[in-house]
Amino acid sequence: MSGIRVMRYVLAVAKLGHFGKAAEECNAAPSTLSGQIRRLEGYLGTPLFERRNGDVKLTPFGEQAMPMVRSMVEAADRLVALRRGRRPQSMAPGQGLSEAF
Amino acid sequence: MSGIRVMRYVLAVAKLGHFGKAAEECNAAPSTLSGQIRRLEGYLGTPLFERRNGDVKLTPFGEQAMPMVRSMVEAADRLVALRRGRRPQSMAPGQGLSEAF
DNA sequence: TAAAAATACTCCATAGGTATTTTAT
DNA sequence: ATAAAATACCTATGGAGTATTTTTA
Repeated sequence: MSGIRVMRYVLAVAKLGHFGKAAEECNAAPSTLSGQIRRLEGYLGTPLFERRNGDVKLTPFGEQAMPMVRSMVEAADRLVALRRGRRPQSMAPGQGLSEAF
Repeated sequence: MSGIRVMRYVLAVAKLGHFGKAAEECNAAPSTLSGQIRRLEGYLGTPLFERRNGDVKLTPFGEQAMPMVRSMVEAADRLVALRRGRRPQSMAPGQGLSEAF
């Protein structure tokens, strides 16, 4: 169900405290982050963020979850770093090496 | 794009050396594992497994990838372990706690 | 030839986008 | 009133299944 990409969204929102700015950093629409993170929160049964219109911060539960979120993203990045046979110039701008995740 | 579930498929195939048995352990069809793992190998640009009809084993590249695959699955499991407000009896049999991943 | 994996085809769920509404400052 | 997030709605892609074909021991 849940992919790695939503974990990147969570990291970005936690870092920037703002869905719009996080969406920009992730090259996605704010509604995408909103929807995906809400879905994840649904799976987890508890919100990761407190939303106070322009002041978004992690809940205590969100703080608890962050180490795992980071681990997943870091492991995915390390896996992507192993890739072969991909020419960098064939990638879409801003996509880096992570289109698979 | 790529979810965590395919990482579980990779672990199962690596452990059991057999797509059919791995599929059984994952409660999925062999064709699902075959398709998903092939897609992942496509992303990575290199095969993870040598298929020799009933003797499936990791390639050297697959061996390299395994630590990351394990990290992702373990981190996902730790995240799932934080979940609240889910009644165990509402889960499908054999699904454990991981229907989100 | 027989077991196993790959492929073809299909269906449905989910990721993602645009436009709109709601909320809180 | 305004900026931000949530929601509604739609489309496209990917995950998963059944049935079939290919492969190889």
